[in-house]
Amino acid sequence: MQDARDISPSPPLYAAPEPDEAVRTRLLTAAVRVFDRKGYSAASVREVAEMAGVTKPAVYYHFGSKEGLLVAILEQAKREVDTALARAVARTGTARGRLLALCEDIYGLFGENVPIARVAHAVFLGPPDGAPPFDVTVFEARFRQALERIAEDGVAAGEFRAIAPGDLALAVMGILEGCNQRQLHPAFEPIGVAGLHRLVNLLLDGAATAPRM
Amino acid sequence: MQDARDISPSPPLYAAPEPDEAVRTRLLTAAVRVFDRKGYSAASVREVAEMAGVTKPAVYYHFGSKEGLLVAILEQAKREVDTALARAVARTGTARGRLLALCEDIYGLFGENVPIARVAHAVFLGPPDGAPPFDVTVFEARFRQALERIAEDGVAAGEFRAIAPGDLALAVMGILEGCNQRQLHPAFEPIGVAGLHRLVNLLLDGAATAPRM
DNA sequence: GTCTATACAATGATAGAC
DNA sequence: GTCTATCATTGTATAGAC
Repeated sequence: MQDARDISPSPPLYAAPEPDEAVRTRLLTAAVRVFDRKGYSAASVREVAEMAGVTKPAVYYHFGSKEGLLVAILEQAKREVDTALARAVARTGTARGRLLALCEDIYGLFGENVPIARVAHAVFLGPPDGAPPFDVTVFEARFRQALERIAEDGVAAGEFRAIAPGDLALAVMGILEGCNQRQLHPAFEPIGVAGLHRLVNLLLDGAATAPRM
Repeated sequence: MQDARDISPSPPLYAAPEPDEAVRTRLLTAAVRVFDRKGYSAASVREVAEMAGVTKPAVYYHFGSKEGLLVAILEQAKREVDTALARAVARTGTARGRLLALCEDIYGLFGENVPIARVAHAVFLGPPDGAPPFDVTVFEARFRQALERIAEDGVAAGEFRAIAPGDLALAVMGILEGCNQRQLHPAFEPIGVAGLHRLVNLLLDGAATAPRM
């Protein structure tokens, strides 16, 4: 914060003077709200502009097109997920603890950014034709890698049975995705962090009394 | 088939003469294809009509509106899920076997109706504003009820530990949902029935070597 | 950088002939 | 029941003033 003084002794001449971020930011938050409520293709640029307090041409000046607005939202979401994953992978402790912490991080990230998460979700599961030039599978791939890594560590340490790490990763992802859908969809009541913990622990400890039947 | 002779001695007078189902059916399958590819709101009635080999007014004659087309699709899907669930609940055997069979049924139903499943999915997770007058939560509610029932039976029979049946139901739903998303999304390769079995068994048997740490 | 004004295509839906 | 023709509306995007 106190680092935000206006310095940098020799700013490169080719660097354009900081454009006014106020309008850009207002447009982005407005776009998230409208895309979330109406859906991307049903949303209109006019409504986004009005909610941001500007007019339509401002949108095209800053983002080029309606699609550019969506891509900007997704890139911002990708940055946040990336930092959360990087922090989670570097964690130490038992495999169970790291698994729980990672799930909790992602769950919390979704919970704190419900509208953005819903928009990203809709694009991810949305129709292939209207899909923006943005690889939505990066979220899944990186999250799965992080989980597999932890699962491998757990197996190597003898904390987990000799299971396939990929299977455990998929199962955890399914459980977390279910919890996330329940905090994203207004018709459900959220499971909460405590519930998420119970479900992941259930997966780790098993439900059956005998290993097989 | 051979029962399709034109009889019924005293047809009620108020029953309208069977309308030609051919156009209705063609319109429905065309609508599923277009809604799936473009998304509901981006799809146009004209494209649906052209693909069905009729013109726009035919759509409005048979379904009243674009939304009526979507509702008809969802109602058809609901009927199929209902019959699959009814058949699954009536099954006998071990709780593990019934759980696996139910998951396999739903997974197979999704796999055999990928376009319809994608459309229903998109509506379910879609924007609240454009939502059709159709309660999409019935799918989730009935499926969860069926799972909880089996979980309770398993606990009562001593086959499962004294876990909360609701927790097991949620965990199974998450895992199945993950598998379904992987067979619905074109960017993934399907897990397959064998993979689904592995994941559910992993949940039942647990991943950890020691019950807690 | 942000506005007013507008071009231009496409949409959902309907009227009325047959 | 299905068509042709059409309406009113809304959409994205742009040109040019300031």
